[in-house]
Amino acid sequence: MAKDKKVEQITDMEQDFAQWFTDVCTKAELVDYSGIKGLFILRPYGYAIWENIQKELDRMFKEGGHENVSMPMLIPESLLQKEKDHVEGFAPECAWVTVGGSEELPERLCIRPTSETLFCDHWSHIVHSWRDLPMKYNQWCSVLRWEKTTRPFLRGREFLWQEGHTLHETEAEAREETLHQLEVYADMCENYLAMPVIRGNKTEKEKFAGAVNTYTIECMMHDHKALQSGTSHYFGTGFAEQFNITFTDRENKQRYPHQTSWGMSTRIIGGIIMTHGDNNGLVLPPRIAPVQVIVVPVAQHKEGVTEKATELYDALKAAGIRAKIDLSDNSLGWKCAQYEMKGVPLRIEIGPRDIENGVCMAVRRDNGEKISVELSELTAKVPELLDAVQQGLFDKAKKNLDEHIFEAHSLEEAKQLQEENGGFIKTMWCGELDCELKMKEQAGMSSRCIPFKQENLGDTCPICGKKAKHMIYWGVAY
RNA sequence: CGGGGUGUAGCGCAGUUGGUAGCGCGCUUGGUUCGGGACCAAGAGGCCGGGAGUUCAAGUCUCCCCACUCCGACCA
Repeated sequence: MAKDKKVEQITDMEQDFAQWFTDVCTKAELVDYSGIKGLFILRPYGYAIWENIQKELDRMFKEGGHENVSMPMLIPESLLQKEKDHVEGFAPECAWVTVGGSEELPERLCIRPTSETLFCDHWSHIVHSWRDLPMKYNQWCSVLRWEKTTRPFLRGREFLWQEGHTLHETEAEAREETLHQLEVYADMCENYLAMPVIRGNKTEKEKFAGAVNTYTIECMMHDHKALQSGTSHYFGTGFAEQFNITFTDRENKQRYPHQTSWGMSTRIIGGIIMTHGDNNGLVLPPRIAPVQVIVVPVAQHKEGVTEKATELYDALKAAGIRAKIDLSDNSLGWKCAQYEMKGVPLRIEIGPRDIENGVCMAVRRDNGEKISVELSELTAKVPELLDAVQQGLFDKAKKNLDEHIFEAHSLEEAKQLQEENGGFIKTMWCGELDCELKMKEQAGMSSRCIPFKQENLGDTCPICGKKAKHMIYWGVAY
């Protein structure tokens, strides 16, 4: 067995990235397959990651004045069809309920792929005055989309997410909300998940069905493919008009409110895996790790070791750290490998020699560094080390992102850069669909976003030669 | 949805010209170990993915489903 390869069950990512990903998902006990294609079981350890993300996001939403609600899971077909673009976008992947008990239903019911139509229908009942606005709702739920190819976290037919839906008096306020929520997602990714993002606008082709604008944060995975990690949409008054949501404004005029929606899903866990994971398994950012510190006694059969280890564990817990102790009779090697595979950010080892010297060993998951820590300083030192791991992960991911953004001035060059390096290729763009399709067809890349941070790389679109409107990022996406 | 691969114990796999199933790891119990995946012994565990056929007899042959997986297409 190679020195740096301690977990033999996991396929090396260099050998087969897709298999490596699946191995991590199952071996780290995040998911199991159910009997139905594309429906995955989130096991306790995987669900705990989601709960931690959920806890932070929920706090951020509430700080922004949003309230949680619960909408029905079924949408009557007639309701779904009210907004033309929306139904065209989602119809191909809807699953339908046609029978209730033993009775054929008079109208088939769609299992929600997203809940815009339900929120709109509800709001059409309760919104009357400008005093009722804004409506700032959020829902934690699962949705169903009949995808053809499925993978754990990255593309499931059912997945957990949150969907925020808001109504506003003015366009300016709705647009501000849209961008604010994008910023919430960016905050989550960068400061909690240690995943640097690129913020931008989706093209007409890539935007949400029924939206005026779709904003996105794009992350780069270890294999240099892109992952859309959160989206926020401005709808204008399109849905409101179709669903007849009106309010009386301050001048006593009937008006349509401006609407937004935004979502982040368990797909982000796939992003965490593919951003930070290595050949020993999962690596979790400390801020969302279900277990931040694992205490491992060394030679625990020896007098006093178990007691001392338990003492450390209790102290860490009392200090508010998510700690766990492993007193099982598995060997030290087994335990080390096990918690590395599960991505626990920090391991504390304590054995007879350590006790004698009044120290313990702290081992960082991100870089393997071993640090001797005075027992008296443990509860002060551990939070510092966790912060260091968090920062270390972000820096590494940022480096990967920065080093895989390339500039191209022709389609051929863009294609070549993608084939050789992967990553994001930035070019100028005329804004036409034809050029976007051509890039997809000839270079295999879709547009990722028109970044907020624009640069001038030239005056013409390298695909058609016409006048350029924006700088755009291209990439291969999950 | 098209093309390829795979489905036999929890996991990884054998299973010959068709004759009612085996190995390794893991699991259980007991003992010896213990500073990076320990060892010995005794056990438990199977509708061979599902269904239909051919046959005296099917894990093995034929057909149809289903699932997983890879490559495309599709995917707010």
